[in-house]
Amino acid sequence: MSHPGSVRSSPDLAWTDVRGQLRARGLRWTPQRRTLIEVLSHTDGHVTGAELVERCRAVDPTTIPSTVYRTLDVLEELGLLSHSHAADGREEFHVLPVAVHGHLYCISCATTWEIPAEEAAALVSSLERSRGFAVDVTHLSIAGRCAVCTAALTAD
Amino acid sequence: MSHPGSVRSSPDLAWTDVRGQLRARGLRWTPQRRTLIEVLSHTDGHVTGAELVERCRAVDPTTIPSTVYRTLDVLEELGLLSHSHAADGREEFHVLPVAVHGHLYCISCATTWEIPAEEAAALVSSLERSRGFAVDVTHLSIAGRCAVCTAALTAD
DNA sequence: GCTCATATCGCAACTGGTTGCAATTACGGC
DNA sequence: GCCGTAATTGCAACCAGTTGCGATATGAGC
Repeated sequence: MSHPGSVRSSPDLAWTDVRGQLRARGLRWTPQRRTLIEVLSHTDGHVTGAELVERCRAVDPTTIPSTVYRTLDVLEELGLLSHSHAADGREEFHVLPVAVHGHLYCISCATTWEIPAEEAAALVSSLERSRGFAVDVTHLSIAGRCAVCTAALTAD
Repeated sequence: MSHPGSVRSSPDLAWTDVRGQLRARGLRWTPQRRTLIEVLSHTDGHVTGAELVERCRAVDPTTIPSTVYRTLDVLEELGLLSHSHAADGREEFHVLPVAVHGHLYCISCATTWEIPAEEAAALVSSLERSRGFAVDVTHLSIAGRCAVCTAALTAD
């Protein structure tokens, strides 16, 4: 977030050689993928799938949703982004590399917070210990009621 | 699971007075709701919304999806069931009263497990302490890789 | 048992996302 | 620079679920 505006002017970090990463796996560099990368490189934080489709359409009006979603799958496989589901089950994409994190959703005021990996460590390690289950923290979404809403509830 | 078949013959527990609970809130008892209660009372564990719609249609072919989903919302408000989202974001309903629990999904083999509330306690209490956030355990879904799949991965 | 307010229903359109398939096109080899 | 093949696209149909609204019907009051 170095610029105040919502769009940054220069492509970022990993986005510089997506083409190479694709080619290395025998995958292809297409105008449609270029459009999505363009959009993603100017995106901070979280976006829903639908939002990405819309932003792609702003760049190229001929954008087709299924192509965007399929490309998102590919990019996720390459490790360039990850997705989780908001409290209502809708997809939410996270552009990487950012610190690995999960999410907290307040069912009352709909605010969301990020949970840094170390804050989820208690959960992660206890499931690891008891079940050998390796939690995917980036996909972790926790719903509940935030402190403010809980207070408001008991105050009434 | 007292019977080998998938359908139990007698209505269960809380389902005996749904009508009363509805009426107490000024809500109504309709044939469509009767159908859904009928289906739910013969259901153990987890079901997706689509599955419930289909089962209702088996009882009454005129069943309309939106009616089912709206009734599910009502029943959830009454505390008779809860829902969470599977790893793919689809709805999953849990018939109550059962022990409060969350879910674990293996992204590799798609197996799911229940997490009893006490196993999530570490997470719940740490978020409670650090943020005053009251976790909704029934809505909790955790994705990751199970012990078996993790082992298989490292074995190769 | 009739009436009336309003909860609920049925329907149709829509949202977000997925899938199968035929047509297109990127790109490695020549 | 052309060729062939396999990845990718566009399209259209579909799945799961939601929403707005006019029509219907529950059930409380009389």
